[in-house]
Amino acid sequence: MSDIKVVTRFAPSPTGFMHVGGVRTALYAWLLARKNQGTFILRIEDTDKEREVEGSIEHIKESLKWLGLNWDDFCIQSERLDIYKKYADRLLEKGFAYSDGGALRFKIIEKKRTQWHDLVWGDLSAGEEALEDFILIKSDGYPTYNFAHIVDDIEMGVTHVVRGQEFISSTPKFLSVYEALGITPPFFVTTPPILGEKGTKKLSKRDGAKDILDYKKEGYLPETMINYLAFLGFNPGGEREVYTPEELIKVFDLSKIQRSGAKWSDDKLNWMNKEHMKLLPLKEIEKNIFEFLSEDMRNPKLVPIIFERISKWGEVKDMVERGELDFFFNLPSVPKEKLVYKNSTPEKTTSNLKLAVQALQNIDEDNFTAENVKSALMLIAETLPKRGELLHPVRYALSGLDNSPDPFIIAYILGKNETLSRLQKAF
RNA sequence: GGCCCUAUCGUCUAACGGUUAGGACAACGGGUUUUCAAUCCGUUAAUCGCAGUUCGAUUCUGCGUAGGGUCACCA
Repeated sequence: MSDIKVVTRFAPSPTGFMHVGGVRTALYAWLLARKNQGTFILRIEDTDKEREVEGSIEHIKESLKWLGLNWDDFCIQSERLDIYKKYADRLLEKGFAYSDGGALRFKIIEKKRTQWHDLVWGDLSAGEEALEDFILIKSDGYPTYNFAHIVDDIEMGVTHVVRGQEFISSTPKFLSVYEALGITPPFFVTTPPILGEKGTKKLSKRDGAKDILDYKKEGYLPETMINYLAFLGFNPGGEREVYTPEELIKVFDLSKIQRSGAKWSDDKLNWMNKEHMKLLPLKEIEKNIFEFLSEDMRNPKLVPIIFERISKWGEVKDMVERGELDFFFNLPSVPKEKLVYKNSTPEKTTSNLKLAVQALQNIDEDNFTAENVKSALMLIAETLPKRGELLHPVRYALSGLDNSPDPFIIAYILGKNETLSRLQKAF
């Protein structure tokens, strides 16, 4: 493998959006090409004009671009009909094809058992019943997949055919075409299926498989999708699981691709996304979070408390919708009884709040950081039977929420004036 | 149904015939804490079944079972 130039391709038909199964096939082909400094081709297989969906090609390109799966060459099968014709004529001349009701059919000369090797599945074989005369060129003039992909792979010098396991059964047919043409077939790299989260069925569009670009909309990182998808059916060994695309290229190894189907797990995907989010520089994190916030909410001070509560950018929107950030922008309503910590009393609560105000007044506006607020408040809190007798009312007075970030960071975000104002309103 | 293929914790997986069968996600419990989040520590949990080969099988073989793929003028 080291002495040949590796050429791989991703060959989708433009029948709609790309889902994760297609993406992973593309990913493995891309990884293989990049690992070997080879070529990765994007080829649109649009020979079924009935099933074609307008806009699919752009959609596929956009998906691959988002994921960073850059291609070196691009072609569309419907623009290459003369080439298929040329190959068809050759088969016709040699007696390997015949006309049949306006179509051109491949003629199986010898029905025999077929054996071949797959780089993932090892040695495979199929009985002679797998071979039957099949259509090369349809009566509408377009070639079938069975024929067109072989011609293209030959013409483009594809060395490794990476595709899903649904093609294993027809491989004997493909091999007989190669044989008729007198051409050595490429290496076959067959990928395992991805199964739906609930059932055991192969993940399909009908089965609820999502458009890969939906994951973009929800705020997943492309490197997460690459990492997760690569590991759904592949594992380089070792215990590490978080890899950047570049690192993945280094450790990718065909022989370590799984053969059995793997179930999709949103839980693991979310965990992995958070891991990749943590790898990002703060600036980048801020930018992504702000995209889901209205302009008036884009306060950099808010970024840390939001970041630790999300596992994908889209959850920023959820936080906003649940009103979890409201108190930073609007005065919360604070029922007096909610201020009281556990077994404490309203009287103690009020006096503690007054102590807090006194302590915070002594901090300069310029030094009103979460750390300074914390040390000032802790000084008082430590003198009480329970720290909560001070910290809870302060937190509640500032947020008006049962669950919120800690009082120190809230005070810092609100600033000295607003903090003091809210505390004073509470007693 | 015929043909082809697959089979390790609930899930993703590791273990060139010899390991207390490892890791991660999830779940559960605990530490830290004023609540949530984050974080740290820990616990449960698997070799589909039956034979065979072998001193020894997760690993090799056969059968069964379960699951997947495919049997188009779709890809």
